[in-house]
Amino acid sequence: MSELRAPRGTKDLLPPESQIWASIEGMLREIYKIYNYKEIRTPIFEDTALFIRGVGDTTDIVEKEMYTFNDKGGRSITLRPEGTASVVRSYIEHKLYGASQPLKFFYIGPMFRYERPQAGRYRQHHQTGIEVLGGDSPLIDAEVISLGLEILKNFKLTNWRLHLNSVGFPECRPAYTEKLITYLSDKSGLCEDCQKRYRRNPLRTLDCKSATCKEIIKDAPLLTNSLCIECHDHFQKLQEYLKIYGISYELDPFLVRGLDYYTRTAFEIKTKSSGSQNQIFGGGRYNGLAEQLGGPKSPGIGFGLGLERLFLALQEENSLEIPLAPLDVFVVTIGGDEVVAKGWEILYKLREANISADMDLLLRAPKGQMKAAGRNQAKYTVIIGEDELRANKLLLRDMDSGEEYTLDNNEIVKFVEELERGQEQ
RNA sequence: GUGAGUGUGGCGCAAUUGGUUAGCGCACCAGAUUGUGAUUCUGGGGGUCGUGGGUUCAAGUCCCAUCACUCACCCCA
Repeated sequence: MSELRAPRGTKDLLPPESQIWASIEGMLREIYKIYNYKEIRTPIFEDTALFIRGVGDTTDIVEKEMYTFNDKGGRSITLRPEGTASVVRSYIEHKLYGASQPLKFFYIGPMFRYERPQAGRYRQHHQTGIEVLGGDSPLIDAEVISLGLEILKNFKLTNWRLHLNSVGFPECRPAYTEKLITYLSDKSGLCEDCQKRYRRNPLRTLDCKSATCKEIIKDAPLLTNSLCIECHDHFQKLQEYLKIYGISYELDPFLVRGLDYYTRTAFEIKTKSSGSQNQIFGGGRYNGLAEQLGGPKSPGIGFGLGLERLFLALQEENSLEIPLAPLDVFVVTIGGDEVVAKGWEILYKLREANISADMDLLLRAPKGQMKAAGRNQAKYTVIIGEDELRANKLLLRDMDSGEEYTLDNNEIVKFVEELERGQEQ
């Protein structure tokens, strides 16, 4: 084995798997079109400062998971660990807040995090996501969530749960944080991590997985009870809108997301699949982010959906349809240079007529060419030998039935087209 | 960053308590079928057993290190 391999935590995408990915992306684009979301493509790397300021410097992503390096100009560059910060940066940079609001974007692309790989977790993974900027209406929150669920529905994924919470605003959250700190201050037995969180980012103690912390947190005051009237109202309306779409959800007062920019709505979708990385997508509202990045105050909300995890969940539910990529025609030549040249010419004509076609480029013996036709799942082979060449004829073989037809040279394109049409009906 | 497991031809596996030319299936190539595939039969190519060191008369098999993969913790998509 060569010592040169794909870097740890990355993966080559080979056929036929790559075809499945292409079809997944195609389906996503269709859904986005129906919901009137437009694609945004931002750079895969950004100034490191963007993520430190955007994602938050006490988050795990920034503290230990970023791919950061200096470029030759001495700039600190980071491969994007998530999608939102870049989109908001772009929104500010191009002064899109001046356009008709809200703006509805989607993206599909790779993200990078330096972590130990495991099932459903890679150093380069792929996300699709949406961001809606320039609006604070709970109707937007409802659309974002319903669009996410629409994706799962389209892929016929059924085994999941929506967790929903509101984490309030920088205006009403401090009051709650106070209460939480007071509550926790006389509790002992918090895990090591939570001791730190307690000081730096108390909310994060809420979703700690350690059993003892869970036990302590269970009776903690609830954030949802401390929301200001506006946040409370926003949260209620969102739930009403979700109900109209028949979306069922689970209120999860301990759901706080690991990124600092969230305000009000926060949500996660967890699949019930076996692996431990079962959070397939998550997101929330980030009304303070644009301002934090130096732009005007502009509300926004979005989600990120992990494509590798979607893929895993689909595999577990067995609802992955492998798109067949059969070839219409494979050209087989039996003879010398002249026959090969003729086959080469026929191949061109077929392709010009948008018929998918190939031939054996290794100039193998006829038997080898037929084998190659079989491997390529060719529906038909066009066989040309010395006899056909002399008579200006071709032999068309149906690879399923074994039937063969003798055709005039110039009949072939029309004949294949008719056969194709016949099959579709 | 922490812990556990695994590492043999392209893929999936095997090799008795360390014992002599490391096997099998699939795949690949060729022939049977000198103008034709997916079946069948026959034959063939391909492995310094992840890498480096050590123990031993002898190591795929034991020990150490290292790398990679897998799974889990942490966290996230």
